[in-house]
Formats: sequence, C-alpha cells, structure tokens
Amino acid sequence: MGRSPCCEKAHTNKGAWTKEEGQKLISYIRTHGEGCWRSLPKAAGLFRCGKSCRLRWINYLRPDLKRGKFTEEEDELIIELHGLLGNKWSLIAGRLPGRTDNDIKNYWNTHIKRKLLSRGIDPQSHGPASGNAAPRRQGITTMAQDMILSEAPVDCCDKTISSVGASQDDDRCVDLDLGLSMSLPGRSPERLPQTSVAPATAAASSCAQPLRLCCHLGFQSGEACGCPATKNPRLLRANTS
DNA sequence: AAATCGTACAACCGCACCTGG
DNA sequence: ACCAGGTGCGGTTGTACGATT
Repeated sequence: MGRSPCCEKAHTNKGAWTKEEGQKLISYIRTHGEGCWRSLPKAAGLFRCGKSCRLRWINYLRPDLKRGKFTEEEDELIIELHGLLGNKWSLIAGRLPGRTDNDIKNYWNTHIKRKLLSRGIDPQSHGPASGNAAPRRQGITTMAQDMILSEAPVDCCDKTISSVGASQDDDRCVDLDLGLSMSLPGRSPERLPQTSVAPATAAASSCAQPLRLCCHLGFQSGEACGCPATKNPRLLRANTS
C-alpha cells in the first residue's frame, strides 16, 4: 500500500530558501497564522513542501528566535538537559527560549560533543568517556535539576515535579512537566509581532512569553494553565520513550 | 593565489504518533 | 477497530565559508 508523499515533489522547490520565499511565508503566516502546513504552500504561493515551510518558519523565520552564539550558561544547560532527557532536542529547546531543536541539535553535534570529549566525558552517557558508565539520569543535582525542581509549573500537573522518579505515578507526572515546554501557546496571527524587533525583545514580548512563563516561572496557584501541553497528549509522548 | 580541509548550519528524509472519518 | 492523512521529531546530508597548507 504505502503512504502517499507529503507533497507533490515534481512541482516543489528544494534547497536553500530565497528571500522572496521567506517573505511570502512570513507575510502569509502573519496574516493567517500557522494553520495547515500541507495546504499552506499553495495558499501562500510557494512551490515548497509543507514540511519544508514549517521547518523554515520554525527554525529560521519565527520572530522570537534568538540568533547568534550560545552563551556559556546555555552550553551548560544544554549539557545538563541532555543528561536528563537524552536526544529529545525539542524538549531541550523548550527550556531555551528562542532556540530551536535544530539549532540545539546542530550545536550539540558541532560544539558540545567535542567539549565533553575534551573533558573526558562521553556525550551520550554523560559518564567517563572511556568507561561504560550508565547514563546519569538519576540523582539529579545540577542546574537543570534546579530549573526543573524549583520552577516546575506545579499547577499544570496534578503532582509536583519534586517527586521525579519516585514512583510510577510520578513518572507520569514527570512526563507532564517536561512536555510543557514543547509548543508555543499563542499561534494566532494577532499574537505575532507586526514588525520585527530585536531578538531579545521579541522573545520577551511575543508569543515566547507564555512559553517562558510556563517553562521558567511556573504557574502560581489558581492561575489557569493554558499551556497546550496539558491538553495535547502528543506533547507528552516524547518523554515516555 | 589556489587547493584542501574542517566547521557550522540550513534543509531534507523517513519514521512515529495523533486525529478524524 | 481500522485506515489515511497530517504533523512533529530526530537523524542525516549538503553546502557555504573560513582556516590552513
């Protein structure tokens, strides 16, 4: 049987995006919001695969993206989160506002792997590079732990994150919490900035803000949690594997 | 100055999962 | 319950560009 291709390859461009294509995509999404990626290219007048449009938008054109070098703090945070989550780049990206999973994945492969190896640490297991040390996924005592333990959105979840790994029930809770960071709450066009702004400002003022609140501040008691992760089981899936 | 090598990152591909009919 | 379509993720590849020889 086989699946039908995600798009008609014969009439789609491939390779690097031109400025013009980017502008078309931006203006379409500003007007209509992110909707059906499959039909978006046609509607926007782009000869691109929907997946390609999505990727381009998420990884490059989104106004809240932070460009430029990763800071030392981000480095360490990525390392810690990778130790906890493994290659769950989207989850890691969710903890780093303005960074995309692709960004982080690339950065990991080009910089951090080498950095860890030079420290004598195996990038996969986070144990000694030469040994067969088990992955350090328990006994979290690091910056990432602090981040998760102290800033977990308590009210998004039936239980608090402080019970990480304590029981089967709590495992589910961990899933819930980690998944919270996976998608931006505001997708409607009116929530997108109308003009481009400096990345740092954009991150704070655009749809990234709810994300940051979810991820880094947590919800105060009684606040409604509009985070789609609490409703969309798909956002929780990645933690269960 | 040219050739080669290494690095960084944008983009593609295939798969897994979810959703709706 | 099943199936097809849509979406998102992680792995991989391609290529531009700077550094080195």
